[in-house]
Amino acid sequence: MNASPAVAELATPSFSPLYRQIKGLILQSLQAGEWKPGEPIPSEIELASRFRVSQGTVRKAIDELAAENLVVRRQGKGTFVATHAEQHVQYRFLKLVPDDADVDGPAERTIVDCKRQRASADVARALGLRTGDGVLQVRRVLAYAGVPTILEDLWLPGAPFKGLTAERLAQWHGPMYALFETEFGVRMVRAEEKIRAVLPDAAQATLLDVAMGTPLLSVERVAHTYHDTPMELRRGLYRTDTHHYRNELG
Amino acid sequence: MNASPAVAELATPSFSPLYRQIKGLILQSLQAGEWKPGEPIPSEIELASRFRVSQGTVRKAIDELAAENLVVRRQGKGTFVATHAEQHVQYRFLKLVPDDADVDGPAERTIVDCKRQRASADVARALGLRTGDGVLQVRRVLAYAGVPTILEDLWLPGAPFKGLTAERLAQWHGPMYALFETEFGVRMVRAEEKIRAVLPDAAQATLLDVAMGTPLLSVERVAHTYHDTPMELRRGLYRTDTHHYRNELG
DNA sequence: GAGTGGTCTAGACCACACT
DNA sequence: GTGTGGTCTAGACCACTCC
Repeated sequence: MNASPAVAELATPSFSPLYRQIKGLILQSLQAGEWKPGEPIPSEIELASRFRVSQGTVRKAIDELAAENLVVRRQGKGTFVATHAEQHVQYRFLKLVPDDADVDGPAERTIVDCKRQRASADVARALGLRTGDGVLQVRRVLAYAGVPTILEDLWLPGAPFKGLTAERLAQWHGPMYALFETEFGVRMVRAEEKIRAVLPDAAQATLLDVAMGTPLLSVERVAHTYHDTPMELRRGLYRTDTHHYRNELG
Repeated sequence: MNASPAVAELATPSFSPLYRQIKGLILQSLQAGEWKPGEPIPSEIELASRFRVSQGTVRKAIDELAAENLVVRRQGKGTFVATHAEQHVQYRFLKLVPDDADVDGPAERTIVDCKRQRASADVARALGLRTGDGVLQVRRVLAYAGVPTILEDLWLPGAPFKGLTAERLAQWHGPMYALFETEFGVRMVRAEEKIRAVLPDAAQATLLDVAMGTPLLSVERVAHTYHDTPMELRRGLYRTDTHHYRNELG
């Protein structure tokens, strides 16, 4: 070895290997927006010299970031900040797929409601806020081939999404998470869902154009940005007569 | 380099890196049962000398196998063949969890039915068999704290599971997939599920002790052994009044 | 050709578990 | 202490992309 690493051993409390500390530093830059979604991050060689470690150590750090879908490698071109936009998989977090593999085309979206209000206890808890804090609530319907299939209610913390309106949502074409990235600098990175079978109430049945006794999938999702910070609560009702929720178990 | 690798370049049709070929060889040994579930595989150094490659190349091969849960690393001890038994997570493929985090204890299992019959068209297609081939069908109920919560119908190809009887199932304590491993040498490695919301028929409602109009989760699972060979079709009905299906999205 | 990520090697050393 | 997996390095070369 010739030079001492620029990274202090105390960068993380208990012991963690060097490549994890490097990963943490890269993560900080991602979170700080040093490189925007879709843009390339510096090459491995450049990062190695910046952090005074070997290329192999940087590689291992980026390996983990790539495994977590925070970054995308492209041989011969570089490593890019992952994005919900221009990602050949539209709707990265939506696991509802049509029963028949034929092309279903893009969803037709309708904003039913969009208003600012105070967080109820359960919404506040899910978002890490206090009851009564300002939140933005949106209700929308997604239809495929003219058939309303998904009814979603979603809650966003008011502060980070200041300025988001029904008009802005209606104008936007593309995944909602892509709008959040480009307009508000909020990148959804991870989510967890709780799934149940339920019956709709009258309003829900009307919006989805089904009879009251029709069983529906209830999908409650909490989406997180960097550092596991919850940034969205979404309660979806899915019709499963023409679609199904697809999951892979490793 | 001093010696030419023992692995032929033509081991796989198109190009694939050396570590992938090594991975394939280790996979073959796993499939052939050269090392049993729960047992250690040879050390990285030993595998490296066996295959005439560097330890780093073996490491990368094992890295991928570990990422796919085919193998488990334990520092200082060795690398072990993954198993559904004695795995602190009982029921690795079951994603239904109680709403309250309190201990729910082990499930009480009841075999309702177990018979050999001929595969229907859809069962045959899911298992890669021909319609009319012999299959084993099992129906069972899982109850938690006395509440019947899961009703499962499962179909197994007749040939690999020759000798499996209702008595054998009833005697067995532990995950069903652990029984398949130890008694029939069939390791379930991967699975995919299609989830819907449905209403039960009369028989199903009775077995789950719910009213006819109660919405239930329908979970259709196809479980695969090595090389993506389907070995089980399982249709589950889950009550979601006290439990929910939990999923993580990366 | 130049630059990027991807592979492979060889060697040194660390962290952990058993004996 | 010995053996295991885990980390880190340095250098060589390959595969891919763009100019």
